Amino acid sequence: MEEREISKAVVKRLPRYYRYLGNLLEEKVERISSSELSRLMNVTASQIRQDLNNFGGFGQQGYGYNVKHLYKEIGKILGLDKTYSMVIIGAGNLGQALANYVRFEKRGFRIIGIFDVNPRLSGVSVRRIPIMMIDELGEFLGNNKIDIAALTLPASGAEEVAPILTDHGIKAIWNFAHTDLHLPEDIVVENVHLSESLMQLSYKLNHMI
Amino acid sequence: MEEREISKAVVKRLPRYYRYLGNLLEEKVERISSSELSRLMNVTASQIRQDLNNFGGFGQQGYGYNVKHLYKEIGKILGLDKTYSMVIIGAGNLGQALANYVRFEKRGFRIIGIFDVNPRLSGVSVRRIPIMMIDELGEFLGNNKIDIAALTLPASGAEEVAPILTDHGIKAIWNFAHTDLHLPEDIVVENVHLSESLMQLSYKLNHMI
DNA sequence: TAGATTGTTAATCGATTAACAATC
DNA sequence: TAGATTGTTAATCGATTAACAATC
Repeated sequence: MEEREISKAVVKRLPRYYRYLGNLLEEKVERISSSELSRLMNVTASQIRQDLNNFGGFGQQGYGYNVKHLYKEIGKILGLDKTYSMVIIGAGNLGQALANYVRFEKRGFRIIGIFDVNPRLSGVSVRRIPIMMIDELGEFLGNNKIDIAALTLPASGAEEVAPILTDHGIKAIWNFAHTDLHLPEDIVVENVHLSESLMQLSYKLNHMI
Repeated sequence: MEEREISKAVVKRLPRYYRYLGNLLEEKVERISSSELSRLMNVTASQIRQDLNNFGGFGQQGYGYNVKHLYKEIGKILGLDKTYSMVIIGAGNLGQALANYVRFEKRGFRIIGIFDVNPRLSGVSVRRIPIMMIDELGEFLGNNKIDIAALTLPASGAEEVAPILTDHGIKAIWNFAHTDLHLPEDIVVENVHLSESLMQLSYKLNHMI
């Protein structure tokens, strides 16, 4: 899809640009130069220009960048112009927190099912999204085209459920389980390891980075 | 505390080493070489040795690394040999999910208070941890030595509460709010931006990294 | 001792920053 | 046009990998 390979570091920065541009847009700022944005975001102007130029020339010499246009373009690059259907596997606190998070919905990530092993949750729903049992997952995925699965269950469960997901055409996994899933080449994963994040904070606290 | 400055990239990898070593320990593995570990973790053996040597020689030529010893040492480096007291600001789904997450407790992160603005939550408690009102926060922090605050509330609230926290001696902030907090130099922050994480996944899905 | 594997230096690779010509 | 600011090339910096002598 892309010509050259974009580095991971750049991709990681894109959502942050997107957030700042969204804020500027709300403040009705029309144009911004790389150096203004660099002061705002605490990065170098050079980096901003380099990053953006990976995707083509969004700016204009002598003028800078049009905020609205750049916001939209980065949105497109991130795939936020599309909608995705999503399931959450694991209806614990974290799974329910994600299900309740309306902002995702607004960005086009539609949660259409939650799954758990706990029979007491069967039939319960969160924001009208039904909680189903994991043994119904295969059938559900057969009947509904799902793009993304969020895994908010213990590591062992995540390992078990992963092949079911990939066998039924899921292409992206948002993994909150404390494990590195072993998946086919063509499946993309984004890990969110909260305990590892907390350990990094603890490290910083002790070493005062 | 440390002699040389450890790079961010290294610190980010430490918790992952810690996790793998913990797993090996459970499997009663006694020793491991950098090359075995490298195969397991999908990194180079060279990187493992380089990373560990930032903190001193934990291995032994011809033998490798003692799993238990290395696990403990990395734990110490991460500051997991200490205990921390923690408050959660924002008793929404995410805040409650963190409060309910017992594993943090086991690692020495003791949650002793949750705060919210919603008066209906006043007096309620989560796992015996009381939910208090944000206007009681200053007083509470005066009476209790708190090390870490987790911010699980909207961006605007996070910006407002940050100075209260830092004025009362909090040194570390685990920030889930969608904003880059502006904090004094000596305060450490670890950001968890879930929506940015989801956007990265969306990028990958569209560009098939 | 011989074999294995670390600790560490040197080489390579990639990412960030600086500089400036192109151009709006 | 003159001034501002991009797009892009070159220079620098940092992180990863390779190699190997030290040593258990």
